[in-house]
Amino acid sequence: MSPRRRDAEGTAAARAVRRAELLATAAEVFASQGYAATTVRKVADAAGILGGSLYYHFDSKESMADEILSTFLDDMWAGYDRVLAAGLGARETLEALIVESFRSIDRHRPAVVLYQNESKHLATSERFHYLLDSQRRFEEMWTALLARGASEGAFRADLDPTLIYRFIRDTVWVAANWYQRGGRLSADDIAKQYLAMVLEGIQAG
Amino acid sequence: MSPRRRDAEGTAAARAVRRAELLATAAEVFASQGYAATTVRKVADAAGILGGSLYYHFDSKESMADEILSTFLDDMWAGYDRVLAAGLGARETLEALIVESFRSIDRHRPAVVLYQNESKHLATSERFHYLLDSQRRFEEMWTALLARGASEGAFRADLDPTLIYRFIRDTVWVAANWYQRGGRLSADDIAKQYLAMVLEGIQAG
Amino acid sequence: MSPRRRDAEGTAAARAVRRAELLATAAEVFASQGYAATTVRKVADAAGILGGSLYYHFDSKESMADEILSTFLDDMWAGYDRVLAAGLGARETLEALIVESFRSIDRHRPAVVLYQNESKHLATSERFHYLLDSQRRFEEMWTALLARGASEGAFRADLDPTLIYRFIRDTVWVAANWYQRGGRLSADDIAKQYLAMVLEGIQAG
Amino acid sequence: MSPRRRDAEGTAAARAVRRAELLATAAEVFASQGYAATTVRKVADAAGILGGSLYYHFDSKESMADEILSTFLDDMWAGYDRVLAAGLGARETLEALIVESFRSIDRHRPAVVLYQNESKHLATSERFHYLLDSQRRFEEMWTALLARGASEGAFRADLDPTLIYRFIRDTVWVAANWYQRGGRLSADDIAKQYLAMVLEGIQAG
DNA sequence: AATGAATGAGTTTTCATTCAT
DNA sequence: AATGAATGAAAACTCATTCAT
Repeated sequence: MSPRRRDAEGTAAARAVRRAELLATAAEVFASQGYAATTVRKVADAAGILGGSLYYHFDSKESMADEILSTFLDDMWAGYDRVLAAGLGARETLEALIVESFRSIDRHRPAVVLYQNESKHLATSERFHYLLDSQRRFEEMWTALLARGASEGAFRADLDPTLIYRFIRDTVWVAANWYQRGGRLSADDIAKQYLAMVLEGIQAG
Repeated sequence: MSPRRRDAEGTAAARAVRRAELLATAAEVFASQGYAATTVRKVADAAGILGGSLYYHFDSKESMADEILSTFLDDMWAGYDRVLAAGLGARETLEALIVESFRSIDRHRPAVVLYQNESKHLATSERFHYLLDSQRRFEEMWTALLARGASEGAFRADLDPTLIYRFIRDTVWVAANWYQRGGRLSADDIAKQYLAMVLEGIQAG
Repeated sequence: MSPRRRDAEGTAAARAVRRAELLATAAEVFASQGYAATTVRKVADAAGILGGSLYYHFDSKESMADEILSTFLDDMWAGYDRVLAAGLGARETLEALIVESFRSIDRHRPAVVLYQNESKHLATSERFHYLLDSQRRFEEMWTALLARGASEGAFRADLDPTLIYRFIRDTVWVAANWYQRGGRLSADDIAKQYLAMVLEGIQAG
Repeated sequence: MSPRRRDAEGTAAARAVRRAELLATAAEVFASQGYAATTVRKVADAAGILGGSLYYHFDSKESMADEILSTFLDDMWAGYDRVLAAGLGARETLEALIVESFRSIDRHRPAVVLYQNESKHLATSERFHYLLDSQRRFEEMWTALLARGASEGAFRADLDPTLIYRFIRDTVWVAANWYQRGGRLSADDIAKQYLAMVLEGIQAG
């Protein structure tokens, strides 16, 4: 590797690192205060720079949200796709998807909160249409899985499938609002208990 | 009753009716767009009047949110209090509370959404401290009930109680985001199915 | 006419009057300082209101320029079209067009200056494409007229037609930079002298 | 000459060359987009460097405009002064000045455009007062010449002298907006035709 | 009850300029 | 000579709120 090559990579990498830092800060602030209620100045304050300086790195407040959300979704779907490609049974797939979801929350907590709270609102703009696409694909994935599980006899067939879908979806993702990395329970611990509740219920056996 | 008296009551009543209408509109808009992202003008547009005209009825945007939320919470707690006063067993109480919750969603859907999405943010202001009080009381009510149910042998004891609490809380209230009055399933239908999932799980027996 | 009808017309008219006032002020400031160098605040100051208040009447600084320019162009073309419809000879048409042009300058001086100085720049945006259309039509009108005049023997044929076109065009419109309504010479006086220069030259006979 | 000396001269010369290159680029961009609407970044982009890098060569955006304009004016006046020193008759002087003007446009097209469009605005700052001085001297030169020509019987006496002055001034300089070096007509060709129009008019003899 | 014009504080964004490297 | 990250002041624009009518 020539020194010139190394330099170029060095600065490109440094820039990417800085962007990632700033996005992490922005995501944190967006998640805790709400996207609309967060001023660019608050993000900058949290990053220790001035408001205008953010515009050296990003085009707009919106483009920060965009990058935060698309990065999260790409990573989430990569995880889901690995699970789906494994060719497991319905119940094992469900378990793996839920574990994967909690791991996504672990890695992208503020982005998940942002997604939960703002995607309906953001998706009205053309730029964020991929949020709707993701939602649609998500619903298809789950309804197909639940239908397969019901027909295979893995899941109860006496419940409304749409209701089950929403139940699982909400249950999992809302957890991003209170999950804390490094807390008492790890993401995998929580996944395990959620699975127990969802599969077996809370009623004493 | 003198005509003068009747008139006064008539206008006072008419005023109250108009306020309620406007609050219902405002709640709808706040719920669908988010409180911070909703301008007073959007609310007024939805009500068919001009922005400034809302100030004849309300002091401020905040006071609209205040009235929407406190009305909802008062009504919700009235329902809960009736249940708690009935002296039922743990499991029956849980069932009644969940039914009651879905009925609250049925009556106050936009207010519930507003509460879900904005209470953390709003509660930073003195005026909305009652939101925190309500939350605290809510958590106490549920943890007490779950503890009682576990000790009575009604609920499983192998799960983390905090987790169960959050699971139920989130599961129920997030439904306000998709619930539609007059839809395929009534609030009581949904409550019944949610109870089945929460108590028995989705796994085939 | 019902009172209701009169009211509605009254307020709509009042609004139109106010808009026109503000646009006249804005045009004056844009013309004297340049569009890009003019801040919205300067326009507002000149109108005796605050910066933000302009946004009650107009969407943006750009939309003010838009309305100023399109109003001017519509009026200018109405005048030209009347001339063209009269079916005069080439020389009489030229005279009438030049008189009409100076009258346009008289009625819309700041708009003409704005057009002269900023249209090249503004026309890069989709919204101002009509400026290019107008320019194109203007050029076609003049080159057709000059060609007709040359073939009819009214105008010299030994000069480059494009050059003559530009000569006349620039000569006329640049006058907006120094013309003053109510000054020593009226618009028609200036037109007469310009015509003398353009047609006969400044050389002593 | 010592090598050290040669180096110093070499770098000084190289620096001057680079400055000239950058000024030419800046003038081009200022002319095409307008001074106020041109960001330093756009100039830098056009030069293939970053915005901040321009400040190694120039103090400020203003000082670029300053250098562009004063270089042009110095050169223009050197040409005019040569003509005036030649002691020609009024008509020959007019011809020579117009030829000289088109040669100035040929050599400094973007600077001329900048001068035309921005000098009124720039001249409000102390630093650019020389623009006003130049204008004043320009007007004096021309009005004196036109008066001399009228009294000598070279130019018509029935036209308003101020009007003639403005007519010639505008006519010539506005051509910088469309003139292209290396186009169909050379600067001298254009000068010749302009002279024909100005002196003899466009009317068929 | 509601209008319509305005206020004024605050928000997002822009941009000339600086400076350590 | 130039880069790249920042500054800081000012710009365009937004919006809750006021108030005379």
